[in-house]
Amino acid sequence: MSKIAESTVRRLSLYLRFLEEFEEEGIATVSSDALAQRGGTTSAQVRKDLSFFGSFGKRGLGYSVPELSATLRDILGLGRSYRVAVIGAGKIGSALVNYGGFVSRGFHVEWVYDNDPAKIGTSWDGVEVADLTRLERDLQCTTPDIAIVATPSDSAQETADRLVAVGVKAILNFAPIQLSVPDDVTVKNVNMAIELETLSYALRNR
Amino acid sequence: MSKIAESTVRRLSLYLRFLEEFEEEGIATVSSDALAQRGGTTSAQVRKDLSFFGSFGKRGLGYSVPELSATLRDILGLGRSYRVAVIGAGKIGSALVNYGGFVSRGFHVEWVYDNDPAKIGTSWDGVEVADLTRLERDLQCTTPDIAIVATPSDSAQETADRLVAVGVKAILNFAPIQLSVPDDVTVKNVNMAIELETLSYALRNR
DNA sequence: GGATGTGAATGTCTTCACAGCT
DNA sequence: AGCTGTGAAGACATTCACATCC
Repeated sequence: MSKIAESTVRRLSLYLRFLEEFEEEGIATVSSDALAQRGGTTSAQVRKDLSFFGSFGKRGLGYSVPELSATLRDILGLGRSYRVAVIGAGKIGSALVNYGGFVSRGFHVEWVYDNDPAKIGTSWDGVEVADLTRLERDLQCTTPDIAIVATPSDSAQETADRLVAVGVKAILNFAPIQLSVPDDVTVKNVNMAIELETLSYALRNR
Repeated sequence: MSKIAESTVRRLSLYLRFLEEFEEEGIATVSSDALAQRGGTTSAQVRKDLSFFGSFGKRGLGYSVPELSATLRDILGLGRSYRVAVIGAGKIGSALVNYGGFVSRGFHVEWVYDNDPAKIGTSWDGVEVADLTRLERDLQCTTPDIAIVATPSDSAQETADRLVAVGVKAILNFAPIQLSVPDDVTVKNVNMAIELETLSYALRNR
């Protein structure tokens, strides 16, 4: 399978969200144009995005909503469940975990770490916060599928190193720094500062 | 000035962060190559990004750290202060406001709204939470520069409509839906569900 | 010597437009 | 007739490579 653009994958994720809404509303089929309008793109873009993975529509008709959403879930790897570790028991991680669709998409927080004694031992969204020093001991054997780095910037790289050392292959990084990791580890950055600054840029002449 | 790619603006925002770190460390000049390595890109990319706005370096030497960071702050519109309204007094907005560099970059939360009686009247990061029904009355005259939509998905579009009606021109949207707004209003989406799903996609064959 | 700034070449993504099914 | 699927064209972004200047 040839390499798929990140932008395509992001749009598939959007389409899936819309399809699930259509599903709730009991709509049976949908055209590329309907999906496009909902997602602020074009029908050609929708069809092209899907065409990288196969042909799922019926000409003259459109796409079956339940079929296409199942297909997208499959493509995006949402058919399984993921064991997630959160490093940093603060508001950012908490906001993420409480985000709609986190649990329903198969993401399960099984470990939460912090180095603040005031937080260790407390319950954080139903999981007990463990001392960060326990990380290696806990995760060496049962490695999480995904780790969420929600520590201050200073300790984010060190945290990433420790996660990589125990075998973590996917990191969602909330710290506003660029993590350096081996090639076989995937990092996604959520950098709210950048979003704000692109907004600021958009406003610069008003 | 010709249109600048969003990807370029995002990188400038990254470079600025690095420059500020170099500044703290007392480093006086920096090469495009040093910036590139720090940001996971190439020196040609750095130079090209900057060249859209002017020539700020000295051949054979590199860029003056304080000069270039001042220039980038200027380009990104960070020389002024922004009045921010947050709609939805939950964890997401709170995480954002507590994010490093929010206040120091000139973003000031002056209004916080929610429709939950339990939250109205309480203090949220130093600002009193107001009843959402007051939105029009408060913001009609003194319009915020930026509004942050951190409501549940169901009410996000309605919230956006009300913000647009009082004249808001920039929205940072945390709800996982696509807001529809007039062309002169800028919307940036922070959709954590998408980040998770691109991670899931990256993991699909393991 | 060393690093910038930039046209030209390359690569990637999006849009067009239409043949081909239903 | 209606809508998909897809090569080809076009637009856009990145990388190359080198003249230019400190």
